[in-house]
Amino acid sequence: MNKYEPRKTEQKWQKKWHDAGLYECNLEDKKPKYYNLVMFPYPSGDKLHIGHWYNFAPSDSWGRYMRMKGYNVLEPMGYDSFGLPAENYAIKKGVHPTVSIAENIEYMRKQLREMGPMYDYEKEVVTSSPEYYRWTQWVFLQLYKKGLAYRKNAPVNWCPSCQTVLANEQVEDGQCERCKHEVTKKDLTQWFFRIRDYAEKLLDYSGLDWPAKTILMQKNWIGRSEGSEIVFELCDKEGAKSGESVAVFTTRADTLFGATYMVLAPEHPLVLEINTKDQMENIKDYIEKARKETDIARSAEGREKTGVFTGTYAVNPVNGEVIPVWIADYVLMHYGTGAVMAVPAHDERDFDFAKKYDLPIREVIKPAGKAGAGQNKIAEQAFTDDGALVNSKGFDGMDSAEARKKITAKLEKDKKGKLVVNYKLRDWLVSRQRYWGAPIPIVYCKKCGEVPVLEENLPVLLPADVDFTPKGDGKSPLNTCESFVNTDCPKCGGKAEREVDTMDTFVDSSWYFLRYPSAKNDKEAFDKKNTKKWLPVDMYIGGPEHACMHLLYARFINMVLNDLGFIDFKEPFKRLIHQGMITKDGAKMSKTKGNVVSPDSFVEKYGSDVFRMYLMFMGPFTDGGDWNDKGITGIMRFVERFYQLITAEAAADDDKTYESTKRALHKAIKKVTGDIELFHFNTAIAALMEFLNGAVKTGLSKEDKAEAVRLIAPLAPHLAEELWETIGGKFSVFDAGWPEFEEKLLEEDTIKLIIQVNGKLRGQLEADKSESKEKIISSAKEIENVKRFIEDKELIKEIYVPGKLVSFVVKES
RNA sequence: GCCGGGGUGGCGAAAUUGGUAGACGCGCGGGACUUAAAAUCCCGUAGUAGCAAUACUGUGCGGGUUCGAUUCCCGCCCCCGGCACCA
Repeated sequence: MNKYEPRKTEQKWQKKWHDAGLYECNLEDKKPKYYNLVMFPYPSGDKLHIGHWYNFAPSDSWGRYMRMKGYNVLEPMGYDSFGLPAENYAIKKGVHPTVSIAENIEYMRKQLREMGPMYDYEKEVVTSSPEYYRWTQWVFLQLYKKGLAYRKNAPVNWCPSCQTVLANEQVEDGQCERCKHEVTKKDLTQWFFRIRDYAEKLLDYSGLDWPAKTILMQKNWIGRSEGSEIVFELCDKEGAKSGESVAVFTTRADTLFGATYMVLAPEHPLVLEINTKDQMENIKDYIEKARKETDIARSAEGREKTGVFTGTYAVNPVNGEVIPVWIADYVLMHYGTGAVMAVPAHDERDFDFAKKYDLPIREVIKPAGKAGAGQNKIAEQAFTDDGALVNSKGFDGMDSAEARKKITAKLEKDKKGKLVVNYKLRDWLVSRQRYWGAPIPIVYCKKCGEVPVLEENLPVLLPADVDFTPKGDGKSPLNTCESFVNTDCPKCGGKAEREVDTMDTFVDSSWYFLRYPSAKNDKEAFDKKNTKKWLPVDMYIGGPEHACMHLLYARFINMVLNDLGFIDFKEPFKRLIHQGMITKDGAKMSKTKGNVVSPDSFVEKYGSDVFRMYLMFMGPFTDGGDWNDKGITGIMRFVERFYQLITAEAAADDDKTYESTKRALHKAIKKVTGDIELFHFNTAIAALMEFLNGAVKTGLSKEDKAEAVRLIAPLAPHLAEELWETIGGKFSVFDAGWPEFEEKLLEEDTIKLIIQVNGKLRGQLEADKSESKEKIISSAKEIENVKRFIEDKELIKEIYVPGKLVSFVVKES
């Protein structure tokens, strides 16, 4: 009896697979295509942790299953290698990102090889390589040409002490993570993509097999709301108009008569122009304070409202009433118009504010159907539901929904209002004042202004010899590299300077799935033929944390490229599945917490198959769970026992005692197939264990061994390949097809029924399949234990569910 | 606060449309093999009572619908994830 040697066997097959090029996908193959994709990793110093394996292994099992089902499977892998951690590592340790990233990728490739996935390494992409980011820059230019990339001022997190721009994740509780100095904001001119223009299109999810949860999260993120834009003219206390006006956005035009003041965001462009002299100092102070506040602090829950009066007033367009104009930071510049009409009686935030600054509260909506109710409560609490209008001349008694339309229609006649659709979604800020990213392919010419780099001159190479330590002026480190900055204008040939910001890494990852089938093509970003055949992605697997950012950006870029005619499909990912998160002692694994668990030692000890299967056996793929290695022994035993079963002498399958084993095998084929289809790998493995427990008693026939080996192949690829060879199969088991079950073998002659009395289990009955209802009921009554509970009692009802149960209902005496 | 997902043995978990709760695995207890241990194999394993047959209790808590509820409905508690002053 030979013992299974996982390490040796796995290395043997990894080499054979590689030497034979087994997993190199021939894109031209006639078989139906299947594009199986998993979100690519970031090659940071953490290497691959068990979270990656938890994600990658089932994805690979799925790809292997589809291959065995007869598909030509493309299963590529790549590295999302631009980004902040590599740059920070460089600043700290003095190792150039090019070097550290190359080392990390090399190490991760080794880890991946040991996992034994069927990745096609020939089609790898590395986003920080010029061969890749050349096309990222090309994508930028396509958006630019279409008017979908533009520049505007936007604040960045700014540490006045380090004199540097900070990413959100470098800000902790409003402080710089490095020096703990208070973080403020600084306005910089930055590049944006007009994702808002696609808000409506992005809300269409038809034809997508995505988790409902993800769609819901994206919808909430896009945040479509229908409302009205209403114009208020500004004036002084007596109502004399200044000629200026402010538009507000509201979803509650029905409450317009209840507007008792108006509020502007501190960043509103009119703020410094409209205030009266006596208020100037107060206002400047307040704006200064608001600028220092981070978004996080400004939006903290339960925060006391603050604000200042501008000294200016506005005219309510519906009734001519003169109301004061305030400034407060609870109004956000980037939502709506950056100004609101305040209706304290019917909005909680306005209510809190009005209470604090003693502003009038006027009720204009009453709960429908209860005239007068809530009259005296409005001083205590805002009523925010829809209802019937009061104190609204000309609209009294109307319900809220109708009033919103009628009031807006009236305003529209006077050109003081209109119906608008508003979105929470903001345009995508793609500028980063960082070194380690793809340079934005734009130059600035004194004569011609902003000029895009010519496509034939791509890539704009990221210079290697740059001092990327923080400089102090808030500009990208590239600004210090003269040979990079100084260039010629593509239009007039005169002197020009390059854009020194680099692109957000989400741009890199927003189109990488398009690149894999064309990875070898250096003439086009994605060639027509391969793209037409291989995209969209059939299955995309990755973490739910990407629901609102990466997945939305990828859909947006895909739609833009579709509109531009480069690709002929709207949606990039047909089917999407999220894996659950693996925690350690309940906490998210992270390098800073020091609780990252490496897969390497487990692979060394138990082998990849065991480790992979253990991760899959832990629980449902979409659930994740807390990591512990307690149960891994069980999988190790299972693998060994499975090996022994197949390598043992074959059983004679005409033997009568073998019948139940054959039946169990086909039951297992059915169950495993169904479970894999649903990504229920845990129960698929359980079904295999159950089958094994029975099969060891009789052994397996020669032909059934082949079935069993193929059945386990997607879950334990090395083991299966080894056993396939042992039993004389032709290389490779992954080209041997997927086993099919015979329905006939699963049919049973007898049925097992349970017998209940008043819903409680009292007995069991085995009957012939063709037995009549009457016969079954009468024999059920004869069961001793059933008799005990129905004897001498009034039988009210007999329930018979064919093939399942007999239930007697008796009256308790 | 809002949105989403959960709460089942000592542990990870399982349970088509309401129909034997706890499959499978870990751990634990007992036994076999062994000079011994490891490994392996066999038996047992929700709780309570009982030699047993069996009975009662049991899927976060309290109600309801039903012959029958882990599953459906109402109210509550707790945990996890996402978003958060969105006008």
